[in-house]
Amino acid sequence: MTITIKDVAQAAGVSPSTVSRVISDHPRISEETKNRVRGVMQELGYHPNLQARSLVVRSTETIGVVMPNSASKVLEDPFFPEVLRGISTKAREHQFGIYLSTGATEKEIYDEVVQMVQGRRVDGIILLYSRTDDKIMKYLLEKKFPFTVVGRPFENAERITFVDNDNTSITKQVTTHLIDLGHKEIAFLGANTEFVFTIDRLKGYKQALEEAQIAFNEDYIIPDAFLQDEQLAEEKMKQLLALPNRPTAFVIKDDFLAIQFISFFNSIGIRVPEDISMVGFNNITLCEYSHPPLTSVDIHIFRLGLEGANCLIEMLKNPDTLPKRITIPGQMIYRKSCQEKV
Amino acid sequence: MTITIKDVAQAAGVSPSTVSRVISDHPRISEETKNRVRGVMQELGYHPNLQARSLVVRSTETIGVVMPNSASKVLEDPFFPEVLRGISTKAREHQFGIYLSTGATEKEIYDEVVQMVQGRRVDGIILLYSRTDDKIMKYLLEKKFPFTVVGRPFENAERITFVDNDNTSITKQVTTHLIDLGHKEIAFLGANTEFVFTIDRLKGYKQALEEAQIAFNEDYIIPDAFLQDEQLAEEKMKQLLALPNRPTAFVIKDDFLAIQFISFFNSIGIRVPEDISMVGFNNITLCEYSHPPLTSVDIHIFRLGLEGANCLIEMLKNPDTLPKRITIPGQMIYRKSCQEKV
DNA sequence: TTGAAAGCGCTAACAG
DNA sequence: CTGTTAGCGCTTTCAA
Repeated sequence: MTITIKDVAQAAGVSPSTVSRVISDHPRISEETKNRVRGVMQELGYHPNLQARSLVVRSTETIGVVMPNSASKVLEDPFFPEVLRGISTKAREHQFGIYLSTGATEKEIYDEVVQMVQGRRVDGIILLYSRTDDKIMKYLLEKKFPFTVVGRPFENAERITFVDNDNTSITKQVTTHLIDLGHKEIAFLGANTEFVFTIDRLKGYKQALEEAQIAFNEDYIIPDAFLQDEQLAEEKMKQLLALPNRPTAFVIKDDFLAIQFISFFNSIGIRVPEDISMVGFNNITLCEYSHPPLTSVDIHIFRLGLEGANCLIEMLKNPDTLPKRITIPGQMIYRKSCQEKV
Repeated sequence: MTITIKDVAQAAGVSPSTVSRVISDHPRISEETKNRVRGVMQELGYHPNLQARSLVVRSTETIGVVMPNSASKVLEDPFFPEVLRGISTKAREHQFGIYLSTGATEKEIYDEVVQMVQGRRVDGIILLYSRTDDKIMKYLLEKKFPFTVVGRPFENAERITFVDNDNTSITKQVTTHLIDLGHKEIAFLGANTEFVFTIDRLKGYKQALEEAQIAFNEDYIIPDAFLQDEQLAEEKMKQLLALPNRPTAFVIKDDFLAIQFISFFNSIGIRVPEDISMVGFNNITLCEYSHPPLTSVDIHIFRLGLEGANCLIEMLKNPDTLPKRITIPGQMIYRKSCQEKV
């Protein structure tokens, strides 16, 4: 039925091994045989069975991409497609395929990763997130399976190759910018002790306050959990605004959320930036089109993915590659959502 | 090094085939042996090599997902992550993995699909788009390789299983809504004769005009090509607004674009909906937060993906499944971006 | 420069 | 209920 290397061999009057050598363009096969065999392959419509090949050469030429949670609304944030675009670009360049995790819960994802690894579905893995207590990372480390992470590993960073933004310093910069504009009551929306990037950002936020000798106020820190649901978020926001020293500036986890709040503020008669200054993260296209256009941090998501894939492929091609950290600089993009405190 | 079925067999004092049977929970193996073998597997940390398994059973339990163009900005539109979320959900339910295309050009994608198919990387394919002259679809059809498409195939629809919105009728409804509000000069932004969904929508648009006995005006149809670039888009828009009978209502390819235009209009002093009514497609979360909130069509992207995967898996499990069409109804979500023509 | 043979890790008749 | 045997389609020594 399906045509194999044997059929080609027979039709070309050579042995299967010769055909195999032609496929890999082995130097010690005469041009003549090569041409003949290639002709036959063409004629018969032969295409190698990569499965079988993988089994013997022990490599699949595919990389596994693990998302935090494929089933959640999280994916509405363009972070994911954009980072995937970066990964794709680099993978394609090296003829690697992409195998995607589908798990919804941490347990599911873990099981999937084990399948990818032990089932030899992939040669290496890219983790698209980093949490504080990550079993998957530990498993991969223990198995000595090649992987890179987009984000900063909470533990064992010296043994892991990862690509990350300078989340702490960029958030410090953002916060300082707000402080320089005269703001002292600065809220931080979307704190989450589970994900490392948030921890880093919160640290930068605190550093900026400290340097400016502004007291840290726990009330100004709004956990992510309160912001998932629209109702809850608006409720929480009202509480925040009802505070005696209500914040006049917001540092917000991502642009998506920021844009939602801008709209909410518009609807309840609070003006941005006159009453409240805001800055988001990710610099999505829509920042430019919000009302007012949103000041944001470009974290170069595409490059994050590109470099993540690049490092992994490097490791795959040369197993001796040492762990390293690549830092993609973030960049504030000034638009119209911040102004001096009046 | 890596532990195989043989090692387990030896350690458990049974034959490899018995171990294999235990893995697949074969009914004719005694509970006792099963338990013993399982114990050994646990102990040794055995995990089956799916690669080898695939080779003999001729199935990979993975589905290939083909995107129009992984490298383009297209992906900023949340369509892609959302449809993928639907696919993931169904795939996971049936323990299928996902293999993603990475190609940037049509040729690259074609080659990749051939690799997936002939290289036995996947059991079936989901096409996330449908274009008028699609070589990939033809190839798949010719190879009799299982696939489904999200969208309506331009040709051979009777031989293909696909899941689609009722793009024609929903766009007719949208347009009629605008007509009912008194609009006669209605523009259609984002026409593209390459993609079938746009063709269908344009058809619905025309039907509505015809029924209302409004003459079709070519000037009101703006091809997608003009809208990719921001500069170009705004240029084109100005031309459109400079027309003697300038349009008072817009039907817009997707919400993303619509939100951009709302912002543009705000910036040049055109009011939505007072001066211009707009309706978009996809009903992304941000519709609610645009200014004004955008009337849109919910095309149920998640379900599109879910059903696409469902049909494919069905075909995979039962090869005799006949081709069918599944229609996911679209739904207008009325917000504040349309009003009666004054 | 090429062929023969062994084997990657697993499954599936066919026996027993 | 379980073992033996023969492959799946390919690569890779080892010989020639």
